[in-house]
Amino acid sequence: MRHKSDEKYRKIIAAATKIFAQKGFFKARVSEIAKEAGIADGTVYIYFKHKDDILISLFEEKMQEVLGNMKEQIALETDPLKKIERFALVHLKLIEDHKDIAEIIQVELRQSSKFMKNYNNTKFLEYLDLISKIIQEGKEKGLIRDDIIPGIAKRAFFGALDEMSRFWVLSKKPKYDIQTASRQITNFFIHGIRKQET
Amino acid sequence: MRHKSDEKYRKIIAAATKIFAQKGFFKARVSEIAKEAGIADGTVYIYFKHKDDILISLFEEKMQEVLGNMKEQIALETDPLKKIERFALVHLKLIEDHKDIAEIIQVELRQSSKFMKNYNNTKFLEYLDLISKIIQEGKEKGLIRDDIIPGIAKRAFFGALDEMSRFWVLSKKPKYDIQTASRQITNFFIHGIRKQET
DNA sequence: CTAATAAATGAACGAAAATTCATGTTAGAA
DNA sequence: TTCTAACATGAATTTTCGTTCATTTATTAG
Repeated sequence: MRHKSDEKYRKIIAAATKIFAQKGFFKARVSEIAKEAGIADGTVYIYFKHKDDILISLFEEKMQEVLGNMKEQIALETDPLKKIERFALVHLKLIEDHKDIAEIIQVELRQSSKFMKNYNNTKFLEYLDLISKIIQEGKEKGLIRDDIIPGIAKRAFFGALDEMSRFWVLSKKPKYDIQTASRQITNFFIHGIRKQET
Repeated sequence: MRHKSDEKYRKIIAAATKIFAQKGFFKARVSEIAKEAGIADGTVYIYFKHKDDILISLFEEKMQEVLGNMKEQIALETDPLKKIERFALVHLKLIEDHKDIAEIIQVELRQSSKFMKNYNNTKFLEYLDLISKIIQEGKEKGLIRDDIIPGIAKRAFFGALDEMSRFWVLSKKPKYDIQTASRQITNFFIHGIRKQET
């Protein structure tokens, strides 16, 4: 490429993130995204095949980032129970720092199955599997009860965090801070799955 | 009303439930709903002001039903911990028996804030509060730890159940049955919040 | 049976957006 | 400097529905 720099591509993704978060995919207008990105409507179609393509790319990019970040953070801990604790904290922190990403993940995660029949959300599944791997590890080390099913536990844990963030995304003045929420959720999740009770 | 029977209204709601669940609100066509209901396009507008109105009415009706049913079921138990257990079971059973309702709640719950600025989802909040009331009751009876915050716990618990049902709604061949999922989730939730550990 | 009213119809309308494309602009090669 | 391919533009085109409304059909009262 001579130009067709990454720059415009990035700008469009950034603009779309903002607009999608603000109005949701269907109510977002391509022209509005273009305007936000400071380019002409037609330019969008040089970088993306169609509107859907913007969302898919955006989602892919963000999840990549989130996933990579989470992996790094988890690797800092050795104790599986500590890893779980950190997962919660990092996840909720992400939500707090990037409400726009959170909103898109929240909504689009639920919709993707409907408007993109054959979009297999690999990245998200990988994210979820970080949790089940930790649980598996904990079981092997004898820290987590044998009867805990990782496939269910990962969903329960993620679901708890996700519902909490939905609440944040929707309310302007969050009632609870991350630390508190994160601690509570981790706390009863860990109490619920671990072997020895205090 | 002379005629303008409830019948057509019901038919439209039923049709919309099916179509919305299938394609999501935005991709659903009014003409398609009409066709599914076996009536003319225009007839829809005799019973509903506009497309949004169909969704809101539908949501309201379904939540009413779900809420009423849940209240009844919970009332059958006296022990707060048992109530929690039953909540999980009833909720997941509902999802299993009415996938279409589940799909609509799943998606629309997340979207409502975006496409209906001033639609206060009272019914849903009431549903959530059933959980926090149980937790409160448990705390008063000394069954649940004092440091548990009902406002967070209710979301964590609901989130866990909700994420589990999302999984069901999306996958054709559920890996786990309700009983198992319900038991697991309840189990580590209860372990996580109660006072005396076994 | 007839009129009067209500309900239902579906073709047609029009507004809203997604996408296209003829034209203009730019950046680098020669 | 000139040439040209890649890029960018945004007005025009096309498509896609939600919604309307003139007309037809059904219902009930007198």
